[in-house]
Amino acid sequence: MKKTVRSEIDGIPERLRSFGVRPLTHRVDVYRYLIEQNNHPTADMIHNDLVKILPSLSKTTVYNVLNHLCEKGAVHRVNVEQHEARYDAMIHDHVHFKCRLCGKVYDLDEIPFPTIDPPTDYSIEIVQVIIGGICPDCQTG
Amino acid sequence: MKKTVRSEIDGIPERLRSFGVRPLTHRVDVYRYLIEQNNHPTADMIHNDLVKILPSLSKTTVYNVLNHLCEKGAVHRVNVEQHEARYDAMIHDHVHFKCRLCGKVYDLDEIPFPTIDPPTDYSIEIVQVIIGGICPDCQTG
DNA sequence: AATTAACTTTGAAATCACTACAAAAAAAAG
DNA sequence: CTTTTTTTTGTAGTGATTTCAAAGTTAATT
Repeated sequence: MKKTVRSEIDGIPERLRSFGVRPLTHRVDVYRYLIEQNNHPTADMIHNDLVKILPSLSKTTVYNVLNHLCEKGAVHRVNVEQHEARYDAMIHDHVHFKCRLCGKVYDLDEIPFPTIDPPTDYSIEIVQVIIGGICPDCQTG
Repeated sequence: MKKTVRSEIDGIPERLRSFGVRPLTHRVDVYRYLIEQNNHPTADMIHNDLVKILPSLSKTTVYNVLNHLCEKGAVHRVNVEQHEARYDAMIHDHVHFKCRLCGKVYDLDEIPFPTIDPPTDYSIEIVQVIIGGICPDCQTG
């Protein structure tokens, strides 16, 4: 009986290949983590969690993989704050909400993404919409 | 004849007071710089320019002043990139455009700011809209 | 004006995210 | 299976921002 590893059944390698990314093990691990957690983690959070399962994983590799995934367009970097980059595997246009109290970043998939029409002599590549405020969990009263 | 200093005629101290900011000299200097340049500078750019006129100005003071102005709402921090914070004294809602080639940040005052309606259990404090792309000056052809 | 209290400024040192680099390891090509 | 290319790793470096404590200013009170 043939041994089946997880990456063969969850389709992650194929998704990476569709972005022109060779599905090496650490790339698959980081990408799967981003998709499953859907948490907009920092590079540090990713490393902290994955190193428990992959003790040899270095932080440099996490940065390398994230930079590669961003270059290939498989992952987006979200600039919700000035010090730390956060990463998002949901690459369709959607509004981000950052809670000032708990710090969590939400995908607001349920509301429409605004249409922005800059003057024609500007050419758009990406549009980021980030709301800052208080999330439902942190409301008082 | 009474000596008149610049800050008495340009109304900067009053504008600062209206935000609950005591108009100390360095605060006035940094705030006036932001308003006059309207350039979305980094803390480093501000210090570099102002230290020519105010040789004793330390970089720490620039950071202190910027943090204070942001806390009081007189100035907004714009997160156009993950490494450096940029500062903007134009605090009305407007779209920002960051050119990938020359790095300049433009205020797109001429286009409408989108209306974003998050689910009612989220409370909005600020909305940032940042477009990435190529500016008119950097277009080829 | 003199005294005291509160706030600011300063510069050096520390912090923290991220990058550069070069050697070791792994994967792909021949 | 050998060679070439690509990845991984750890260490050391970089650069923006913060911390800290001493010195300097400003404001509040006699």
